[in-house]
Amino acid sequence: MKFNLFATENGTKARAGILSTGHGQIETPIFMPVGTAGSVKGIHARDLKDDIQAQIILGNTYHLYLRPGTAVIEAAGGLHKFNRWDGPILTDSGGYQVFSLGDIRKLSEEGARFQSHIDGSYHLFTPENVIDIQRSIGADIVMAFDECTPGDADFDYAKKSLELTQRWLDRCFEQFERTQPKYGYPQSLFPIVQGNTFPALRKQAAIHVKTIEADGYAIGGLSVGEPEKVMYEMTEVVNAELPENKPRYLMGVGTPVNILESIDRGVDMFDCVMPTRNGRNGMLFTAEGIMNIRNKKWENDHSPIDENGNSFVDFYSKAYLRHLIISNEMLGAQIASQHNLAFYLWLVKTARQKITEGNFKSWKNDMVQQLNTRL
RNA sequence: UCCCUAGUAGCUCAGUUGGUUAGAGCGGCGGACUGUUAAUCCGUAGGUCGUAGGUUCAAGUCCUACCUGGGGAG
Repeated sequence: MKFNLFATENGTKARAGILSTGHGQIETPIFMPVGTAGSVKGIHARDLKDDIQAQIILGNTYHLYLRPGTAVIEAAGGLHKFNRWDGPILTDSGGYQVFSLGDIRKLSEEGARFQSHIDGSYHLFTPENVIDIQRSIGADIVMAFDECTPGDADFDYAKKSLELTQRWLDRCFEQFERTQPKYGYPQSLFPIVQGNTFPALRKQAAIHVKTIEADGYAIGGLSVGEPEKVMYEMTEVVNAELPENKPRYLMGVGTPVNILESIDRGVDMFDCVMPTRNGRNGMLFTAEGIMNIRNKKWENDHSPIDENGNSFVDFYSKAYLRHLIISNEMLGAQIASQHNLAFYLWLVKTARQKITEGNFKSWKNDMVQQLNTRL
């Protein structure tokens, strides 16, 4: 996997580049729509590509392993064949699920024992079998198995957890080296930097992941309850250590403002459920600000959802979308998700342009003001 | 005309042998959501308990009359 940086800008760490995968190129900075169970909820692959202009989407090891299971995905010929998305795919390892499953999992040196949220059955994830599962799913980028600690963890816990994540990373990489891709195109393994909210741990973690020659590096364990300011600080600490010539992926982030601020700090890749989940729940992101389409003020507003939007769904009216969302019509969730994703992709596309032109910083400062507006 | 039955929040209904400031679901209004256990979750505003009397320390609850809906008899 090749990563070519072609633009940086003075006064900011923002950079623009191109990442090449077995399923095509990805322009960075990029936002990656989340498709947990193999689908970006409510969105056709065709619309992802042609309308939203997504360049890479996510899948999830935990969810796909539980259902439909690796046997089905292998029989399909991998996830790309299964869900008919022929662009790049990244799979998360399930570390975050083990974290969010809370009381139905138990960690040990070996791995994470957990109960399925679907049927309560018991399973064990180890660094080794998580790599194996991701070989079967066939994502272009696969993630290391880590422990994601809560935002309020204390130093001792964060340190012990980080050390476990580091040992797991080494095991992931060994397993990755021992095995081969199954579908004729290469896969890349991204390590994940943990260390919670402690700069010393973050720095040490970043130095540790560099011992592994990877095609990209991820920052995990952020946007899990800590203040945004802390998230930015941790990003700065980690990016100061990570190699310049490899893509950096800030996992799970975030709001449009979070993304711009993190691009400013040298992050290249993002993913977040926010555009889809919040969209289903009636929140729309636009360049003019945030809108809760359920609010009564939109009841009789028959103007387009977003005058400047670039998805075909933006021609539907606010009043109609409000009606659909309030009526729990599935089309409402689809329109809101599609609008939000198109907006997120527009946002990072414009960021790339601005970086290339050398005026990202001033554009970002203006945008951040606008994006925080409640419409 | 008589008998039975029901009337409690915008809607559909709970409400114990009478016992604190009458509740729920849905709907309304508002909020949350960050590597998806989420078409989810949280908050909030709405009621002279059909009307008028009576019994009682105390009535949505018991008694009487009337009003309205439903059913039955003639």
